[in-house]
Amino acid sequence: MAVAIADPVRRHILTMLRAEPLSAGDIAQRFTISRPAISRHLRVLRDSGLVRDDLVGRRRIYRLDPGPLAPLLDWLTGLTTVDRWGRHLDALETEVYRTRRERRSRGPAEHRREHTA
Amino acid sequence: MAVAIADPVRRHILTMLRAEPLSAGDIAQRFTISRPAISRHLRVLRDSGLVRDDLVGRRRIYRLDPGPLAPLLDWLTGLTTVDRWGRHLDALETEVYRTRRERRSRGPAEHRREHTA
DNA sequence: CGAAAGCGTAACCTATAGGTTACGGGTTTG
DNA sequence: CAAACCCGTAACCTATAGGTTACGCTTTCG
Repeated sequence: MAVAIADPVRRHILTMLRAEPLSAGDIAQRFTISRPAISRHLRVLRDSGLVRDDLVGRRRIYRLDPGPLAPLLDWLTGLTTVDRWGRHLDALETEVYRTRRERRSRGPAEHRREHTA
Repeated sequence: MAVAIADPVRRHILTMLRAEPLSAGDIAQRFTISRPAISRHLRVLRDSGLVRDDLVGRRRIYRLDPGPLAPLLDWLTGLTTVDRWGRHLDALETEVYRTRRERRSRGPAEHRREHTA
């Protein structure tokens, strides 16, 4: 998912589709890169579910589907949300002044959460 | 910016740093890939401004800085926001039934390259 | 019905992202 | 003060992302 957004061309396509549905050709016309390149960008967007397509005659109309963005958006807001209980500062001190031996004694771990005091 | 989030390892690092600041070594310990690999991921995060570092003795403590995420978050919410004026459906019809000649008469656009973020 | 439009796919090329090992420079420790 | 730590960087290798041209299929038009 996130990789689909990583490319500037794809981000631009999504922005365009937010305003109105567009055919593959219409989209390609607005870029300088070749049409097959756009076609493959559209495929990435299709595979990631960010875009749906309807075949109308010999044209293929693309429209935006922002649904799959929800998890990413949640994660981002989670990151942006400030931690109000001051765990950050406490953790900073413990982290800074902890010695190597102390750290080693706990061994490598998955997501350990013990600094929540 | 968006490219910094595209990698799962970096996303995981950011998630870890949301809970508490961590030294480079601590971070590396939680992954199976080599420490230099983590070091370069941290560099990408540093260069994108998502992470700040304080040198404490021979250790380098990393902490999260979600500030640079704001533009991306805005863009994403913009995409997710529903267009209430029904422009979508109207646009769909015009798009579907418009002929090639009509489209051509508008000429190619110079939209390109605004999302270089 | 043959020609042209619209669009996806295949084959190919190049840049780069991400991994590894080897190394060096500042800092702490015994 | 020498040895061990912590951590970044350099050099190198490989997979893949993203671009191009060539091609084929389906649909429309004269």
